[in-house]
Amino acid sequence: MSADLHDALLAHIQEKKKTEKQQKVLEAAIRLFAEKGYANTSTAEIALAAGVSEGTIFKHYGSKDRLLLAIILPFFREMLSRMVKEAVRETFSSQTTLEQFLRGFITHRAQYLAEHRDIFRVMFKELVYNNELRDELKAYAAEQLPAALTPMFNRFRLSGELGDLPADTALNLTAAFLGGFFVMRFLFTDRAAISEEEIGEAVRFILNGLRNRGA
Amino acid sequence: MSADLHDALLAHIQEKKKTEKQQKVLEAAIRLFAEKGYANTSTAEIALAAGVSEGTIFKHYGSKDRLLLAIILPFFREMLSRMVKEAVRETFSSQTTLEQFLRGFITHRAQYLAEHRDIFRVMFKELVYNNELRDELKAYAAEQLPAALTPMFNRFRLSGELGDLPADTALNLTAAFLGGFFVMRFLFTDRAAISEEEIGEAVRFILNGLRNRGA
Amino acid sequence: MSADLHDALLAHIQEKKKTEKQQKVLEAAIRLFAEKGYANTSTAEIALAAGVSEGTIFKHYGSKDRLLLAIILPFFREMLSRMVKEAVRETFSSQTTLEQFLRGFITHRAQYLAEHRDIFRVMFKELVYNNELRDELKAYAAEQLPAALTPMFNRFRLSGELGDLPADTALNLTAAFLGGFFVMRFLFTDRAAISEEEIGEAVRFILNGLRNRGA
Amino acid sequence: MSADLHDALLAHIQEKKKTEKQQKVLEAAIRLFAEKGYANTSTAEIALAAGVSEGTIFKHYGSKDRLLLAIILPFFREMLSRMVKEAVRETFSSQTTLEQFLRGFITHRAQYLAEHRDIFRVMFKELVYNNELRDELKAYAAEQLPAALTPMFNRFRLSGELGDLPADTALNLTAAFLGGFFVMRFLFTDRAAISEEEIGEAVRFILNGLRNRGA
DNA sequence: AATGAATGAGGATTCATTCAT
DNA sequence: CATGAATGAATCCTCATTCAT
Repeated sequence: MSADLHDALLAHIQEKKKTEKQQKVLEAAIRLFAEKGYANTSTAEIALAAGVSEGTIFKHYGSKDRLLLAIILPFFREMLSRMVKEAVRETFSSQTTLEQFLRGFITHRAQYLAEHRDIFRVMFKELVYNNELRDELKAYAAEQLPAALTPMFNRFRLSGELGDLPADTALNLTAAFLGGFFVMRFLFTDRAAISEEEIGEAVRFILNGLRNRGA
Repeated sequence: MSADLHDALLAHIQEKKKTEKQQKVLEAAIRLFAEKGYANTSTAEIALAAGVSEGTIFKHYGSKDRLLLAIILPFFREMLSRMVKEAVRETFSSQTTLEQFLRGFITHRAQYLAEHRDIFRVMFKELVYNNELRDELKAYAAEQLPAALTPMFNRFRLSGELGDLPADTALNLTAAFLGGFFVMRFLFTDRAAISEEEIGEAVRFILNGLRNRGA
Repeated sequence: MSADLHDALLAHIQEKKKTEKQQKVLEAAIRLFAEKGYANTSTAEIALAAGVSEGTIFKHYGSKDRLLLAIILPFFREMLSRMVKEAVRETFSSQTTLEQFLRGFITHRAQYLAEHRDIFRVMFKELVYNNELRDELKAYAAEQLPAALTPMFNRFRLSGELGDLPADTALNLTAAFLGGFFVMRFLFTDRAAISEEEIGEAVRFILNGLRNRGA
Repeated sequence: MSADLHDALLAHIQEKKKTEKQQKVLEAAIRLFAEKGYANTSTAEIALAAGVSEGTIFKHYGSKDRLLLAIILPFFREMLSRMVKEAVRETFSSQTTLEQFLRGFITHRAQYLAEHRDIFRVMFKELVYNNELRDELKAYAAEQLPAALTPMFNRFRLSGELGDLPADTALNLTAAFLGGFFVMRFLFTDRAAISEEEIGEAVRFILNGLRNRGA
């Protein structure tokens, strides 16, 4: 899983049109990996579930490993890309409050994860299981996010909405909470969606948590 | 993994004195499972790392499965048991504030997890990967915790420290945060311990998050 | 060996065209099982003798168990089917005497068993060793045979050739003798065929044994 | 199983007083071997069933193989020895008819086998499964029996009770029938005993079968 | 592009046997 | 005598991968 991974991550690539069979393979793999995990799913099972011969899988994806990456990477890149775009937009639109931003941010994440619940499961399971994948994705995120998040945080700091917390402490606390929040809902339980009310609770929890320091 | 698991959970057992080799097996398995995950660790590797023949593993633990349970279950039971005891003590000691309780609670968890970081990793990885184990442990927790937590929450509600949040909403928010907090530190990064300062931040984040509703 | 077995017996099946390698596997397994018994033959040995990888065996037969059944069941079904056909034909062809029938019956069995001596050995060895297989095959035989044998016996009874013995006593005595006769020749010794003279002796032994009761 | 066997057979031996534990081992092994066969029974199972440690089995019997022989050989020798004695007695007591001898012979065999049904099963199963054991026991029998049987058969030939059959043909036919008869009853079905009536049927079947040749 | 037969390395597990206590 | 922990070779089986068709 190693040389591949780094190259594949950087190759903001191809998306060459998939044949119908390739698509079936992808869907079957996502479903099975989500349910039982990568290590407990055999390529034979995937082929069967996809209605395809085992050879076909390897013809298109080369190895089981690269099939996993073909599932996770586009999803991960897309997710990060959207977050970056939102942060950048936020940085330059001075009308919105932190609360509005947070509500939008969580709502969009919730929608995206709800739509791709199985891929999220696959990704998280492997993030937990596979150190190499984790490090690689962490590095990729560390490369993409700060440039977008720092200016945004600065804006909120200046507007006084962040209290006196250092930006990375605030980020860590928020990330810890949101990570737990989404994993609890989409992985440990089987939620189809997250209600506005729940999102409201989460937003208030974070806002209050970050504010009023020392009080 | 199924019939075993339920029985094993309920059998608050034996801890029959282990031989030295058994102990070595356990240690090696914990280390390897923590690093590479249960599914990616072969019994041959464990035997090699433990300086033991493969047969010895099966002589004592019967199967790879039961070896995993022998690692996870005592840890999980002990963790829950300590939490229950703390909650019960808290319920009846009316001097402590919610803040004091939280600080104590997080500190103790942090210590316990730091001491058993590898077992925690093994457990969390398998909790994420193995649906059956997850359901079984969830059920066990659902059976042990509420009786201890509800009275404690009621006390804090009465003392006004909880704000107007329903108890289970408060619990969910706190659990989501603390889950993310500990996983981030002990699984996704390799922290030896958590500083008092960090704990202070976490406590304030939770307290403020739960309080000041609607404000 | 259990759920399989029942289903497999009833499935008067497929005989999907075997590849050459599958056929080799079957032949090697028959030879080795016949010689050393199922339990004393490893799949590695079979693979070696068949000039095939071990994986191939499992690809096609799923388990060592099912390989055994793939050998025994078609043979057993065919044997029974032929016996039933002979008995039915006999019932409606009123020209033949019991002696003629017996001579034909024994001759045909002898030919069939001589042609498939090794499979017969495999089957008998496992019939003796494996209680479950024995019971299943006994039940299958008990289901197939009586409908064909009873009318035939009635015809011989009416023609006075059976003496005054109850049909099932006659059947048991004959079966005990023929069982011993064939096992002695094809299993305990290594006969290539049974001569007409021997068959003549056997026929006379049975006929006289059944007749002249009380005399 | 090879060098052992021949020596052990000839060593009409020891019968050194068994300790209680040895006896337990023997009983457990007989029961388990009879039920599941030698190859499918582990020494661990035997030890468990006998309430003995695995080491004890090997202390006394040296190997699993020799434990099997310790079960089969005394039984086989005793069985043969009794048959020889009966034949010798018969040869010199001129009052008895062939019918009386046969009835006595079958009755005594039936009693002995009924008393030691499990050992008979063990022996027959292994006789069928294990070529080496079979050959060795066949050779032993071929060495013991003829000297006793031939004179007896001569007596019956002279008294005209055997018809005109050659002695070994008569012996083969009788042996085939009796083998089938006992195996059917004590191995393929689970008879506790054989009734006098059944024995009567068998005796008549054999007598008539052997007599009236050419009729 | 697709198939599926074939592979062989590796995996969990079993088991007869040994030996220190 | 008896124990039972320990062994390691052997066993059945799985699986990602290859390749001829």
